[in-house]
Amino acid sequence: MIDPPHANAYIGIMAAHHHHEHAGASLAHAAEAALVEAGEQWTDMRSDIFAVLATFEKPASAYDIADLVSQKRGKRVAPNSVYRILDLFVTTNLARRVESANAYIANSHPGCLHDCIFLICDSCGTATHIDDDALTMSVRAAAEHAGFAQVRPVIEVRGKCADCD
Amino acid sequence: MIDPPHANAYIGIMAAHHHHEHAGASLAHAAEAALVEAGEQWTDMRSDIFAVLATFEKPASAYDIADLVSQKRGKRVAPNSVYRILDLFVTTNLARRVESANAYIANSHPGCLHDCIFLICDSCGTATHIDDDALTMSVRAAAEHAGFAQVRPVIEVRGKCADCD
DNA sequence: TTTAGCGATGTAATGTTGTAACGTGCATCG
DNA sequence: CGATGCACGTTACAACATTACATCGCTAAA
Repeated sequence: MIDPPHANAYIGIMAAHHHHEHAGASLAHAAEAALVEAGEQWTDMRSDIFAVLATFEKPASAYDIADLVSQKRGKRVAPNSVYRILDLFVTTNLARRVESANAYIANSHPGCLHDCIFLICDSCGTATHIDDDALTMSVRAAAEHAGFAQVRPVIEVRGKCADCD
Repeated sequence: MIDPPHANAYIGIMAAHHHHEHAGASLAHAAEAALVEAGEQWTDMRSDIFAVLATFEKPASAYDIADLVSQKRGKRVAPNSVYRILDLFVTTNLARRVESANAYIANSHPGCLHDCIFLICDSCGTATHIDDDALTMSVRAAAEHAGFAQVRPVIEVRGKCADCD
């Protein structure tokens, strides 16, 4: 669900938006539900890939995932297959691609659609995300004002996290 | 010109801010000035690479540039060398990296330092940029509020441009 | 029951992007 | 002169991503 656009810039409030930040089995279950809801199948392969992806707290590359899933299954899983499924996850909002890291991260609240803002630490690589609909809507608005349509914002911030600072 | 490091966070005085949107020879000249100002040399290689980069209106990959510069010089220039110089350009603000395209684009007003917002058309690949300091400052503020330091925002918007829409 | 279709996955090859390690030439400066 | 520093060359390789085609299993129509 997307909140209506706000008139202008940052007001740093998360509106009246209630997230269940899933984790572990709960997250996997939510992911399954979201995928089925989207008319797609929740297969063993998809389940394994999602499970592996969800264990990472840093954005994971397709190759990282391929390696771990290969271990888990005792059989080589090619990056190719992983990419296919990651693409599916991204389009169904189960995962996000972190452009500045060429990597992916599980969406901790699948089924709930926003633009989100990633903070990626250049030292430790961990990524956190913030949801600030006022801000992302402003970015959308700016792009649309410039004549863009079917807008997909990519908002990431590189820096040093509080722990590494 | 690169501002001296400030003691603390970003103080975005962009306010009454006047851009010369350079192009062609004027842009090359401005780039040279900016690089020299930064204490770096403006060599033939750097000049050629900047010139090639500036002819693109779409973000150019290091390999694209390597090919064209190789032609121009009648001698193979390895991608490696191009990367080195592109990195220099990025750190001195003569060029920007477009993360979502793994490519680079010349800064049309070198010497003038902001965070900028790129709009990249998924159809034709052209990139435009907008400067909206209120917005970028808000993103910075949000990241800093989350405990991040030495913040470098990456704000890009994928979509369909007015021509392709 | 066969078989045609389709979606998911496997396999192999290849293309693209990025980095590491080390060498060479050249200018400056003691 | 020799030492230092910088720009650039060369090679190799690592990391990321896509393409084309094969196979498997399921289901629906003949």
